[in-house]
Parts: sequence; structure tokens; C-alpha cells
Amino acid sequence: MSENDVILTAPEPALDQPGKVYEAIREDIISGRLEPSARLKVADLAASYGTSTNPVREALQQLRGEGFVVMEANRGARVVAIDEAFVRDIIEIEVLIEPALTRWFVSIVTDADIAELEAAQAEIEALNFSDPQRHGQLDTRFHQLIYDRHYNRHAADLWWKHREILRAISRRFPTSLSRRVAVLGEHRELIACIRRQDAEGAAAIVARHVEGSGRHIIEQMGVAKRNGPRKRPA
Amino acid sequence: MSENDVILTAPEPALDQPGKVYEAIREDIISGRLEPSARLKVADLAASYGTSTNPVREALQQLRGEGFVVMEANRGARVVAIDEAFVRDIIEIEVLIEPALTRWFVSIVTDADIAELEAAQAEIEALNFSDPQRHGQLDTRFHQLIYDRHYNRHAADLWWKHREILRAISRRFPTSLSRRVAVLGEHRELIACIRRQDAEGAAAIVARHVEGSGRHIIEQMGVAKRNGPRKRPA
DNA sequence: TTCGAACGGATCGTACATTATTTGTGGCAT
DNA sequence: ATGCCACAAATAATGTACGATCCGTTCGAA
Repeated sequence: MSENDVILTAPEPALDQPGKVYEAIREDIISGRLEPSARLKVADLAASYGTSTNPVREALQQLRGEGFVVMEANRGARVVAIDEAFVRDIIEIEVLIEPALTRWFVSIVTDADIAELEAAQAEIEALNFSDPQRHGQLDTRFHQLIYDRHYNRHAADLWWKHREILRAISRRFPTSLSRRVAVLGEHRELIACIRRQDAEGAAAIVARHVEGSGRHIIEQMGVAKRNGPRKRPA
Repeated sequence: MSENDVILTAPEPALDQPGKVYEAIREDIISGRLEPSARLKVADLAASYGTSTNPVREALQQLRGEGFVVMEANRGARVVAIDEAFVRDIIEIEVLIEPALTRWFVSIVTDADIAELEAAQAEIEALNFSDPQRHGQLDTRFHQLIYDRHYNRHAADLWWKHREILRAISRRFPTSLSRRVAVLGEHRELIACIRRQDAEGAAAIVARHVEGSGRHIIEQMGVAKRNGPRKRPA
């Protein structure tokens, strides 16, 4: 068996509905159970998910189309390799899209929306990064409240896809203290701008927010690399 | 046989290499041989391309991941339906991305690059829209000269994907006279800005250019609809 | 006319065959 | 003895064929 083969523990019986294999593999990639650059053998995956090879093959093709998986002819599939350039590329796109989505949100926001944002933010502050997993969920929901309302489904979906990729990476690293205070501060500022209908201000904060997130991830990737590559964070 | 089944003429023998079926279907979608919302039956496609069903199924899954095809469980695949909202969504994203890519290009452009741009533009002007197909190729090349140099492969690929979708649509409609003069003028302005290292000016022109392109396509879609839906433009 | 069961068709899943790549082994030359 | 090349076996992807399942339609009876 080669160095980076993947073994999933549970045979996970009975996921019959079509599309379920796709969901499962995708979730395993995003959640980090399948690590970046991990080799994906159809036979192994089929065994893991308790189906035959064809659904797995089709799922991998779809994931390839979405950019979660890369394939070489006659050489199989791998989880997409994630390096600094990869993160930077995605962040640069988000720096363009998210402010635009935010501007629109400001123009249609209601008091109820702001209340929801504040509730989400209150939860985030209460949790105070004690549970990284949960924090990720809450943070995603916070921004989702803003972006999901947009009429441009393509843009919103693109954001969502990028968000999931970034989540898959962030998950492997801790959040630095300085980043934590920045996140909380920027969220508060963002809510303030939204309330006072300051679209440009909100857009600017979001741009900062995304850039900071990207910078933080790339820095964490750097220290992880300097500390020696390892399969799992210590 | 239902209203919108698809029959491709040539059995097209011998496309053995893996991935070729994907290429073929994709090309047939982009070139318009497979029209928007056309039903895609794996058996038919397999027969058309001279293979069995599995390669077709995998190709369709990949195309689904890329957004060229939509699938419903147990109900098969269709070419993605293209309406005004669809075009508007894509254009809005491009209005954000293309100016950013252009700014970068201005910062690294060489005399040789400008010469290439002018050569491409000269060809476009010489052709003067007499051959729509050829014009599309030249116009794509013109912009590709600018975007393909960018370090952000994700952004460039995204542009390329959107470009192909838009090309698939535009192909079905004529280019109005006013749009023609606008295109030529904007290209010239763009070159001028690039030469004088005016990144912001270039970005602004590109934004105008993309917006105008989107507006034009949507208008053409409107007149086509008012003239009654038909399979092919008259 | 309406409800329901049978039919036809197409997708989805399983199993198998083929082909390509990789890995391991042995012999040969240096 | 060591390094290199050729060849063979194993491994895994790709292609083909078939059966099962699901959906829409049609035909028939109340």
C-alpha cells in the first residue's frame, strides 16, 4: 500500500438514493477526512461507501467539474492540492465578489435581517472560538445571511463553493489570537455599516475581512510547512 | 419521440482517448449543436459518439459540475437553460473579474503584447463582422491575450468558462450595428489606455465593454422571444 | 370523465472485460 | 558488486454489457 492511501473506517451501509455517494465524498473532502492530494481509488471508495464503482466514478467526475478533485488520464483522481497560490486565487476572487454581494444586501436589508445578524454575532462572541468546528458553522451562517438573499445565484453559489474549500483548509489550522479579535471587530463594524445604510463602508469592511482571512490562512499554512509536513495537526 | 430530442448526424467513429467524449459533448453544447434545455439521453449520445454509455454518463457528470448541464434524479440530463437572469448573473460576475484581470495586465504589459493586441484588433476591423463565427474567435483571442497572462488561474479559468457560455448564446443572435461600433471603439480605447499605462481607465472600459455585451445579448434574447420561440434563428 | 394498473423507456447500479500504468524481478554490462 | 535496461506480473483506470428501478404515459374499467 502506498504512502497516502486512504482508508475510511466505516463501511457506511445503505446510502441508496442517487447522488448520495457524491454528497458523501464531497463531505469527506470538505470535512478533511480526505486530505488534500490524497489519492482517490474508485475501488476503495466504492467499498467504503458500500456501493459499486460506477456511482463513485460519476461522483468523482462531478467533483472534478466543481474543482474539488483533479484527474489525470489513466492515472486516477486526487483531492485537489491546496497551496498558497490556490488560496490566494480564491481569496482574490472573493475580494471582488463579496463586497458586491454585500452592497446589494445593504440596499434591501430589513430590521429583521439585522436582528438575525446580531443574534448570529452574539452566538459567535459567546462561543469565543472555544469550539472551532462550531465557530466555523456560525461564521458561515453569519455571512450566509448576507449572501443568500442575493438574486445572483451564480455569484452566491460561487461564494458558497469557495467558502467550503476554505473551510476545509482552515479546519486544519488554529485561529491566531490577533485574527480572532479582527474577526469579531470586523463583524461588529459590518453590522454597524449595514444599519446605517453605508453600502460602501460595508463593502470596504468585507473586502478587508476576506483579505485578512486569506492572509491568515496562508500564514498558517506557512508555519505548518516550516514545522514539517505531517498528516494531522498536532 | 418527444419535442426536443436531439439527433446528431454523424456517428463520428473512433474517438478513443479518454476524455474525448467529454470534449465532444462540451463542444457540441458551446457550438450550439446541442441547444439550451435540450434533453440529453445517454443512449443517444453514446450512439452518436460511438461509445458505450459509461463514458457519456461520466462526461455528463463532469459537465454538470461545471454548470453546463443540469440533472434531476432518475430524470436525466439537460443542457442548462439559458434565460435573461442566467446571462445577467454571469455578466455581473465578469464585470467584477475582468477589470481586475485587466489592471494586472496593464502593470506587466510589454510592447510585444501591445503589438499582438493591435494585430488582433486589426484583424477584427478588417473582418468587420462579415463572418460572425470568425469574429467570435478573434474577439475571444483579443481578450485572451489580456487575461491568459494572469497568475490567478482560477479567475482566468472562470472567465474562460463564462466566455464559452456566452459564446454559445451569442452565436444564435446577430450583432446589432450599434453594438458593432461600440465593440470596435471600446477595443481601441482599451488599447490606448493600456499603452499609456492607465490601469483604472482600462478597467473602466472593460467594465463598460462587458456590461454592454451583456445588455446586447439580453436585448437580442428579448427580440427573439417576441418573434416567437423557434428552434433556430431565421 | 376519472382513477388505476400495465407498458415502454430511460436512468441507475452491478458485474465483467480491456487497456494502460506502475511495480517488481532478473539478467547484462560496466 | 553496482547500476541500468528489459520484461513480466500486479494494480487500477477505462470501456462494455446487462439487469433493476423509477417515471411518465397509455389503455381500460368503473
